Amino acid sequence: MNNQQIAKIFNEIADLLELKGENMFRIRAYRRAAQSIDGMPNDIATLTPEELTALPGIGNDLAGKIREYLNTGTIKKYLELKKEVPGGVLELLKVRGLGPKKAKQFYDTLNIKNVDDLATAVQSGKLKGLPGIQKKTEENIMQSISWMKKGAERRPLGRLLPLAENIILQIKEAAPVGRIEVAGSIRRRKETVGDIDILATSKKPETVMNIFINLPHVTKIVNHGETKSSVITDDGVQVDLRVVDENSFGAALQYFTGSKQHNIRLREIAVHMGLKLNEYGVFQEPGNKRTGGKTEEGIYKALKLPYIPPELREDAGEIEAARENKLPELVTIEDIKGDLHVHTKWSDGSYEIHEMVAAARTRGYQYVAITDHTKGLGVAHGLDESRLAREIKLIDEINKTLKGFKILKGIEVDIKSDGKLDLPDETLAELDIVVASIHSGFKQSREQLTDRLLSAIRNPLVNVIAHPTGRLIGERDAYAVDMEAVFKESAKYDVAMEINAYPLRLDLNDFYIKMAKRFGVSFVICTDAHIASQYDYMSYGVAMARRGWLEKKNVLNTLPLEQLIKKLKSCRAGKIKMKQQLIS
DNA sequence: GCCGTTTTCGGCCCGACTGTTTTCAGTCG
Repeated sequence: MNNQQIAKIFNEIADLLELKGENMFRIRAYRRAAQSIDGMPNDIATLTPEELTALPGIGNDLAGKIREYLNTGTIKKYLELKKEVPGGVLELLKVRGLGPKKAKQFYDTLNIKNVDDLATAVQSGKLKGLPGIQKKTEENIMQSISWMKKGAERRPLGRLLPLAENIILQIKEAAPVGRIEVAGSIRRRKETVGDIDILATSKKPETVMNIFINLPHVTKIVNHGETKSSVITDDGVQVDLRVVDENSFGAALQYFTGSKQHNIRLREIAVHMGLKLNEYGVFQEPGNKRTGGKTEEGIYKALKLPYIPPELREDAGEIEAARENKLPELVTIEDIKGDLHVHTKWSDGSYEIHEMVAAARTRGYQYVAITDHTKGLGVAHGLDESRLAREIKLIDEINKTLKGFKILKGIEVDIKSDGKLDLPDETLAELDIVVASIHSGFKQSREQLTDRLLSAIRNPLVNVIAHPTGRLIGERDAYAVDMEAVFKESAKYDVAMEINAYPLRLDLNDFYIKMAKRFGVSFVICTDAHIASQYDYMSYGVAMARRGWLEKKNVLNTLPLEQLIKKLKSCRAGKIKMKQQLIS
């Protein structure tokens, strides 16, 4: 898709313009356009010229540059800028504490072209004597370079959310705080997180700050002010704590949750209404009379907007939707009636069926689908026809003993490298639900991988495609697949796409969820649990669904048992009918 | 470079903290 490439170029143009010291509003225009394009669920190449300039932040000039890219594969202005500034200089902007002004200064006066040059320059004392540079700045630069080399990359939400909750607990126990909550991208439930933002109320902010910077596991204090401090933990995660007055908590939570772009839009709206919005509240100009700030809802109300849930706050159309009262009613964890992708000891899970069932019942579920692997996955001790028959028999027996709960007989059938399924249709027909997925041949061509998924989707017995893109956050990229083709076919054949809630997968992610939703695809949210406690990953899957603007009606496992079974059956019947029509 | 229920020109979000400065620029979120 072209969107990401164009967004990347626009962001780089913005960086280059910053280094040149150009007008900051022009720079912001490029960044805003980049974000607008990056968040779009459909290919920008499909838009008409009118639709293009209707996008927020895209005017005639940038629309022209987009068309130029689509026609020629590049943008002349971008190439010219790149000629003026060596590539490594952009890298300097990634050093924390180093912005465009200093980077430009170093390049202009010392010909520093990359991070290695910079380190050498500091070590050989070349920075001394430059205006505004003293010992402390040199130390900070060296420190930042070493953090950078260690790789302070974004980490999975599933790692940092528990860490954030733990830190909050520690602060609560030791410091005089009232309310305390996680904010930032964790509260927006982004799939990866850069740092941890925490907001608290207190009458003694200095005391709270002192306790915070002295918590165990703090290895470096980045900032230490009266109401705001930042530290780095021993595993390299930055944690920011901000303390505000009780009356400003809502405004501060809104501000601190972001996204930055969402907040900028809100402040623009405020300005147009003759108001001022900051982290302390909404103020009426002139006179600076406070008209809100205690609650987040109050902030949005003051701007004449309905409350916008944190997961939507990306300036990706939510503000426009809010103004037209068209915000989706997002699916919640309480809507989930069961898990449809669960493993047991019969393949690579660690628990017996009855144990997984008991754990599902404590979560208030009405059903769970046992979906062990098939024989193709030798490492997972996958099931062949005879072992599957025995598992089915056992499930039937257990089901007879259950009241108000049902185990669905399922399978996670392997889509083999030639696109065939790992078990014959007559075996799959014995099951209530068939989940199909790819576990091998990731390096095949885009055409081959796409064809494999398409042929699985067309199989009359397949209900769900699990972890459709195969990505593992920080470990493995999504495999090369034409996802548009996959979604179109899924919508046509009524096959659900899984939102796999396993923290390293979160696959589909929010971007693909929005795209699939546009094609009319239905979804299931499943944990892929291999042990009972992993049922709790469901909240991450629901978070992705919410970020993808999904409502209850888009998600099949929000249906009560009877309706779900009916739906699974009608999906198969529909496909069989389609196949017969094709033959005749 | 974008944009308009004040505007087709003249605006464009707001504040904390740091390091260098005697009052502020740079950076960050």
